[in-house]
Amino acid sequence: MATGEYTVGQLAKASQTKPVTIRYYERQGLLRNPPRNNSGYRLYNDTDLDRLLFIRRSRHLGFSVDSVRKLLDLADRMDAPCADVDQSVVQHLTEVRERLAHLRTLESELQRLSICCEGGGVIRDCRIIEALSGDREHRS
Amino acid sequence: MATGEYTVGQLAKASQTKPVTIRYYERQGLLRNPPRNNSGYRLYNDTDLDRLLFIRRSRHLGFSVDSVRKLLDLADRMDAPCADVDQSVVQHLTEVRERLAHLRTLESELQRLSICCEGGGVIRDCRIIEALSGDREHRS
DNA sequence: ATAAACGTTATAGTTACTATAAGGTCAAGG
DNA sequence: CCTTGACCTTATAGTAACTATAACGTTTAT
Repeated sequence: MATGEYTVGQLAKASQTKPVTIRYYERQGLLRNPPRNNSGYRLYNDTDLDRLLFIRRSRHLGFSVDSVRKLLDLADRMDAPCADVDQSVVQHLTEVRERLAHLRTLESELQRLSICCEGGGVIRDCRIIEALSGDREHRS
Repeated sequence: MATGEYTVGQLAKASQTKPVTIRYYERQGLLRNPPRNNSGYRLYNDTDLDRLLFIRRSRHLGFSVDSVRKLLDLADRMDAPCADVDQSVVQHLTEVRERLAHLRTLESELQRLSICCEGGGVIRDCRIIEALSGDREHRS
């Protein structure tokens, strides 16, 4: 597997990222300052790629860069208890579920609205406003 | 229900927002420039509150401020025939469904992560970290 | 009357990038 | 050999959607 070294562009390609983003992660302390060749080009290895893939996966799962930093710190300390990792995931899962619940409500309301529209009606007859405004005391 | 008028702070309280955010929405054109009392204080009414609740709910559901602006335009034209706005409804519905699909994937992945670690062990044995690290090692 | 708790504006900071400028390096082709 | 183009470098600015801060005026309560 290990082919050895990558320039920033090659690492970007291997990780579905962009060079700018990689340099950004470096500035943010998620990736190390890599060694340079004699032209000043960054040189990465497979360990860097692994770390970057970890970052991308975590980000894709919706963890903030700050959360990712914490996850990485934890991952780097093999003897640390993993309760913190678990807690971070559970908390994030809770947030995702809350958002899902809201979105499901909105979906059904929007669907109702679009069905209503097919009937050639008028927007007023649909309840999108109430749906989006919340259940503030069913208006008279 | 209508108690009449609100200062920016009262409107903020009633909408779980902050005064700064309300003024921000005003600058962004989501809320009107409200009338002022003789000290220059903004004065809002229930219509403003409804509109703000609509904005907050939409934002909470993940719509961009720009999308919210379009939803508001829609809501402002309640008398318009549905045909006029059908397209934007369908577009938002599509957007919501994409978001839903994405969140459902996230949910199942996070759930899978959370059940593979009960938080009692150490990082070395943490399946979450392992999962986030990917399966590259299983390749020979 | 004075302090707190509001209100006002303008400006800068945040997050997680993305875009741009202005340049240096390197392999390939004419 | 030289130029073209695709890379690389840095620094700075822009983006979304706020949030924080400063520096000030007003209103309310003690």
